[in-house]
Amino acid sequence: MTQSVRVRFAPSPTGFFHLGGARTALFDWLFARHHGGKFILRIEDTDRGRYHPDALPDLLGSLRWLGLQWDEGPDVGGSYGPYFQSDRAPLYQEHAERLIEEGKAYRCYCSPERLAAMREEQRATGRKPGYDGHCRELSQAQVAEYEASGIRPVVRLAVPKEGQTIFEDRLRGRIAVDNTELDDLVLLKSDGFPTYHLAVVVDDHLMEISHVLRGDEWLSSAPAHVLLYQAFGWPMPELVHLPVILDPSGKGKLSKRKVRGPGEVERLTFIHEFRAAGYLPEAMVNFLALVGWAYDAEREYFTRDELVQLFDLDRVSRSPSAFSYEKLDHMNAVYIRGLGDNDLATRIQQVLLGAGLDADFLTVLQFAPLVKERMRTLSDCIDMLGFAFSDSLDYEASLLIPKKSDEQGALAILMRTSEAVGQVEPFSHGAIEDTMRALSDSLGLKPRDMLGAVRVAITGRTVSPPLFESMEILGRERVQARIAGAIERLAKG
RNA sequence: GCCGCAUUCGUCUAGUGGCCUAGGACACCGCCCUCUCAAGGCGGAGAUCGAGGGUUCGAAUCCCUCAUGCGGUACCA
Repeated sequence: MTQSVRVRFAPSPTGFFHLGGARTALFDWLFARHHGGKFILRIEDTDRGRYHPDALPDLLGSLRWLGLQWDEGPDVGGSYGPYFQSDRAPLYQEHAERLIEEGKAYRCYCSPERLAAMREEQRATGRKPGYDGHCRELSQAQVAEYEASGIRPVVRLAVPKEGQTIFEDRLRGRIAVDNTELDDLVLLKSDGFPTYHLAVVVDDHLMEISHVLRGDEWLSSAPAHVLLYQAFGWPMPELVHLPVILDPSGKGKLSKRKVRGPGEVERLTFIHEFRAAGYLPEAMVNFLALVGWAYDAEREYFTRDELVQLFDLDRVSRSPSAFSYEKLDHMNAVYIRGLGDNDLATRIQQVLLGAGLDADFLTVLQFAPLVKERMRTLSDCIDMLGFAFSDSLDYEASLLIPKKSDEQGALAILMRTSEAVGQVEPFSHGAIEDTMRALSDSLGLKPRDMLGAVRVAITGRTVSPPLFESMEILGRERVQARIAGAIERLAKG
């Protein structure tokens, strides 16, 4: 029988969608697309305590932004629904009930307090912590007594006390764990909701999931899941535990939000933050694909289609990898440089407008090629082009004075520039450049020294897009006005 | 503590017994180009392949031990 590939991404809506989730979702998506299978989105909202109302919209928006469209799940439906676990509660209860009837699970009436005390004692006496089986073999009378007292029980899996649980991980090979290391884990909580373990197994089976790709942090609980599959008599999906993403230092897991000491930069971790910071989704996808996967020794730039075509579990790494923000920045810059002027201008205009700048498309389009190779993220354009959309520049008068010169020198430069600007014909960057160079010559200055002053006068900054082109785009009048403003500032200053 | 997983330049990685005196990329340094900043070009530094034992004519690649890191050890996912 040819089994079709069905993979699912199953986040829980407890917080914003972050890097780790995005990488897992991307691998799920790539794997599904590569094999012509289905990519399913399932929401694991069984923890009512940690539920976060903003999480779902954030997740869906981020997935769409990255271009990871799901074939089944929220908004799109599908024939294996519902896709929210909270809507599937009866299913889990039925299945738990079935295991109880078959003697493979049992009700447990222990209070959280008793369990905590038990664990504390086990730790204190150096034994391994785990449920002691107190309720595993209760008599009829004891059960009746507990039931009468109104305690709402949980359901636990009766883990075999002997033997080993053996399974195969696609990346790590055969893994064997002694059953004595496994706990009688809770399947159904006292509120009637399933734990992750029950829900994931029931749903993956019912949804006919063929491959389970998930973070390495789940590897430890995989044996328990295997036991559950065995208890139900179901075939195992293929298990693939992906390496975790580490902090850039290479030490420690990349936390969703790490509070750092003074002087240390707080890192972006949520996908919506990357979006807001001006990263291109295509760059994010390319970069994320490389976190835990590599094609060969040389190549690291891939289009989405190439990724789909080339992605292969055999080339997924087993060891955790640090997330390099510097390399992401570099890749993002490369992607920006690869954008057409029109495309770039469209994206930049949105950023500029979002920053409250009155940016018209035509001007933005003219500036696009000038800033293209200077930007690392789209939001860099706010700093770079702010001067073009506001006539009130803010800078220190002292910046107008070239090194090895003085106020008089600066004044001379500005006056002569003003004259020259008034006469250049046409007002094009080529002509402007010619006259400005001639001017620096006649002033006995090096172009770099003189142009520094003019740059500040025109842009309010010591660093800017190419000067002559910028002047051309601004136009003669605005340039004149700015030079006049600079002269005035110098006189006051 | 116990269990599991991992371990190649600072970082991401290539490498599956000889092609490796270990290749590429980011970051870093120098030079060139240059109106600033970038981009680009050229060059450089940077890894005794975690350590120690084996196996083999030959090991980053296979085996064992140790160390370190990470993960798990919840009525969280």
